Amino acid sequence: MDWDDLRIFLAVARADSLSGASRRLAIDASTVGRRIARLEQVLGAKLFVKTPQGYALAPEGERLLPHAEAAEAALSDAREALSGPGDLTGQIRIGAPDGCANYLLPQICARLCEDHPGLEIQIVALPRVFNLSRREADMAIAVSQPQAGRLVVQRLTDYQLHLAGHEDYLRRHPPILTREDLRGHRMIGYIPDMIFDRELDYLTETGADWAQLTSNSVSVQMQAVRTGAGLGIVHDFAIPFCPGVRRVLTDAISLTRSFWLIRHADDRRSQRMNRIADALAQGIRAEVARLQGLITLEGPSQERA
Amino acid sequence: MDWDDLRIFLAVARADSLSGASRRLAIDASTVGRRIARLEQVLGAKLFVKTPQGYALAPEGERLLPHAEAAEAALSDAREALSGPGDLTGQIRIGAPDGCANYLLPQICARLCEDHPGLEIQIVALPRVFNLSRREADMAIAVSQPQAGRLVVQRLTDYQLHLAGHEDYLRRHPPILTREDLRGHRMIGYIPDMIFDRELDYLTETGADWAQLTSNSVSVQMQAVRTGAGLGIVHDFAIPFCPGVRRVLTDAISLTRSFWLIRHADDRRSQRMNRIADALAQGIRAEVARLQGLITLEGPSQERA
DNA sequence: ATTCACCTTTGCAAAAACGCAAAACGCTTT
DNA sequence: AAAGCGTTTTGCGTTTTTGCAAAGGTGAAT
Repeated sequence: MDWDDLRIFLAVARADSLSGASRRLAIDASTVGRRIARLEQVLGAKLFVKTPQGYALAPEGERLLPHAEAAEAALSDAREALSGPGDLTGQIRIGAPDGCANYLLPQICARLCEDHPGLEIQIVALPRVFNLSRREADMAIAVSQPQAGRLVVQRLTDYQLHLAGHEDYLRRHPPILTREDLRGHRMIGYIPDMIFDRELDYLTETGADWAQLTSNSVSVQMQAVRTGAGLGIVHDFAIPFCPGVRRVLTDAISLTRSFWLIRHADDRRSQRMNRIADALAQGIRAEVARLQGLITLEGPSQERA
Repeated sequence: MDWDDLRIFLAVARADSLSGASRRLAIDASTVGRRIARLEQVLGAKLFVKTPQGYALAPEGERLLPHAEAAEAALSDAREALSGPGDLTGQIRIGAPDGCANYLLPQICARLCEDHPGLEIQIVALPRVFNLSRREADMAIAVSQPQAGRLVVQRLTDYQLHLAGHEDYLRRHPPILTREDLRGHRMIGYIPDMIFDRELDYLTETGADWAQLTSNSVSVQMQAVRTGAGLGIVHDFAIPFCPGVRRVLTDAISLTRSFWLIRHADDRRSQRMNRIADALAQGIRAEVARLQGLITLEGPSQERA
C-alpha cells in the first residue's frame, strides 16, 4: 500500500469530486482517479460511490476517513517538529470576508511573509459562508461565531462602520444633519438575497429600507461610494484607502461589529498554527486601530458637508 | 511531500541501513536511498548520518521518528477499520525460540492460515534475543519476561523438559535409574556461550556440568538425540515428532518452563493483533497439552531402558 | 428540445521512478 | 599487507506513473 494514496483520498473526500481534489492538489484529475482506484483495490473496499457529478464517500470510505485524518495530523506534527523553532514555513490558506481580505489582510500577510520567507499565504475572499470543516481553508475570519462543528473561535477585534459618501457627492447635495436628510439619496448596499450573515444587514439597521446600487462585495460597494455613486455603510478601516470619502451622521448612525478567528479544533495544539493565528490576531488588531485612527486625524470633515 | 516516503523512513530508521530496509521492504536499496534523499530535501533536514556501514538517525530524524510511528499507527488502524470483522488479513511476523518455532508454530500457523486465506504468517526462528522494539517482528514468543520496553507480556503456557535418548542408544547402555548412572554418557546440550537466556541453561540444572555435543539450536540437539548421539534435555512436546526417543529419569530430572507472548504496547488496542495473539495463545496451549499427552499414552517406556 | 457546464473516464506520449549491475568505500580478517 | 564482506552510491535500460487531450454522460438552464 502506498501511504501517499491516503493523502489523495483525503482531498477527494473533502472535495467530493476528482476535479475539485485535482485543483487543490495541483495534480491531474485522471491521476487522482487512478490513485483512488489503486487504493480501493489494495484495500479491497469501495471507498466512493462514483457518479458523473462527483465522488461521494461510501460507507467504507466513511470508516477510513478519521484514520486518514489521524495520519494527516501525525504528518503535520512531524513537519512542525522538524522546522526550526524560529521560522514559519509551508502553506496556509486563510478565508475572510472580502472587507477584511481587501483592506486588512494584504498588509498584515505581506509583513508576515517578509518575516518568514518560507511561508506561503493564500487569502481567500469569501463571498459566502465558509465550510471550514472541509478544509477549504486552514483558518477563517468571520463576522459571527459559528454555531457548530469541531471549531475553536477567538475574538480578534471590534470595528466600526459608518455611513459615508465622497466629498464631491456630498458637496452636490444639501448637508446631511439628520436621518430625515437621507431621503432622496441613492443608497449603496448589499444585494439583499446574498446577505449570508445577519451581521451584514447594515442598511436596515440604519432605517434605510432599500438600496438602489448593490453588490455582494464590500470593496465594490466602497468603490461605488468612492466614485460618488451615493451613500453607503462602509468600514471605517477602509476609508483611509479611499481619499475623499467622508463619513456622515456619525452621531446618529454608528455600527459596531467584531471579527472572529475560526480554526479547526484539531489544530489547537499545533505550535505552528498557534503562532500564525497569534500573528494574525495581533496584526488585525493593530491594523484596525491604526486605520480607524487615521480617519479622525486626517479628516474631521464628516460634519462639514 | 510524498507521504509514502515516511514509510521508507521508518524502515530505514529501524534497520539502521539502506540494505536492511531494502530487504524488509522488498525494494531496491538504491531506490530506498533516493527516497530518503528526496524526503530530506523536502523537509530541509538531514535525517540520517550516512556512513559506509549504515544509516544512523540524526537528531532531526530522531525528532521525526515518533510522528512517523503515529502515522503508521493511524494507517494500521485504518486497515483494521476496513477489513471485515470476520477475516484476518495482511502480513504478520512472529519471532519464537527455535523449539517453539519447529514443533509448535507450524501446525498452529497452518491452521490459522487455513482459516484466514488473506493472512500471511512469517515464522522467525530466533537464535538470539529479539529486538521487538525495532519491529523485527510483530510479536515474539520468549522463555522469560522482558524487563523493559514499551511491551505487553502475557503467559501462554507451561511446558516440560526431560532428559531423553533414543531407544537404540539406551539399549546399548546400562539402565539409567539414578543420576549417578549418567556418568560416562555423552551429553547433548547448548553451546555454553550462546545461551542467550538463563532459562535455557538446562544442563547445569540437572547436575551435568558439561556437554560433549552442543548446538545453538534445539532442533539440532533433538536431531542428535534422535540419531542416538547421546542424552539430552528435550522438550516434551517435541518427542512425538521423534519416534524412538524415550525419556529417562523422569522422576529425578524434570524441568518446567513457560512461554510468554510479547507484543508492542502500541498494538494493544489493535483488534487484529489481539485476535491473532488470542489464536496463537490458544493454539499453543492446546498443542502443548496435546503433544505432552501423546508421550505418556504412546510410550510409558521411559523406565524400560 | 437543446445547449451548456461540469464531472468522470479513456488513450497516448512524455516524464519520472525503479531495479539491476558495477563501482567506491570502510571495516574486519587472513 | 591484502583479500573479503557488507555497505552506499552511481549509471543505464526498463517499467511505471503522470499529464494532456478527447470522449462519454448527466443535470440544469435557455
